[in-house]
Amino acid sequence: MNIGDVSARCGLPAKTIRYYEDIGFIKPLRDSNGYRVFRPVELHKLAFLGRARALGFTIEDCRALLALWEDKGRASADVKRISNGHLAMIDTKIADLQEMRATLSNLVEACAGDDRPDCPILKQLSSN
Amino acid sequence: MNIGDVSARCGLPAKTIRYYEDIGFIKPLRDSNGYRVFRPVELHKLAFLGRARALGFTIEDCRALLALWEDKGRASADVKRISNGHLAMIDTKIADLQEMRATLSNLVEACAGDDRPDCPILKQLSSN
DNA sequence: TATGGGGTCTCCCCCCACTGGAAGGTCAAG
DNA sequence: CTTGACCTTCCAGTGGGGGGAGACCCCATA
Repeated sequence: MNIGDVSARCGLPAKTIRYYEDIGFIKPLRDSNGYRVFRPVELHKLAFLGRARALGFTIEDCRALLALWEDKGRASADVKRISNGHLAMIDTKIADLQEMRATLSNLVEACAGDDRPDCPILKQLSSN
Repeated sequence: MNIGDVSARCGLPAKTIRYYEDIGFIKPLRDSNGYRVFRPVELHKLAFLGRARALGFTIEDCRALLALWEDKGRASADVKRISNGHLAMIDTKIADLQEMRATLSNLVEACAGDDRPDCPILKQLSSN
């Protein structure tokens, strides 16, 4: 299978697939013309990576998850630990965004949004 | 005022202040020794930028907000439009993160997290 | 006067996770 | 034989700075 087929099947851009090879996630064979040749194992790994990335796992998390996935004697505790760590990161980000949202939302509601220059948003941003 | 004093007062690292000069947010004077000399106007701008960045506005949003802040004849509608746009971005990000969180949370709860290799998280990530 | 410590300068590379584009080789259809 | 789609490598850029090198500069103390 060539990179275009793999891209269509796993939903990752060809650029990303080449990048994943660069950083050691996959090691596709090469045809005599230099083209990458993907076997089912690479396709599965790429699909795995696509799903893990869609859940927001970092590349380094993905590296660890991929290693656990390939290790048939893994402990599920290790997977759960990584996932809980990521869940905590997500919660932190959500909390930060919600705080921003609350502040900004109040300011927006207080702003007339008309032709006049008076603006509580700018006033708050320039408050000493 | 030197960059260290400004940094302490507005809470931005010196590196960030130099970067903000680079991208044209401020134009501090220079002393005969080459040191940047900050006047109150630059201090105010930097504080403004610090607060806007803390609310998650992008650098380009900040550029527009700063221009409106300096324009005494601005319409508050312009400020509100930018802020509403940013609010929409925040809402999108929150929604994305909450969706990730929901999926991942379900998986984590289903995972025993013990010594055994069986793991619903990996199973889901490798599902066809 | 020497010296030591801290502040500041510019410059360049690094981070994450790709993405875009240039320049060129390859393959299959018409 | 040509055309166009596909593939290759390599270089540069994104956003928003951070780290650190090497060189000045300023002030206080001995």
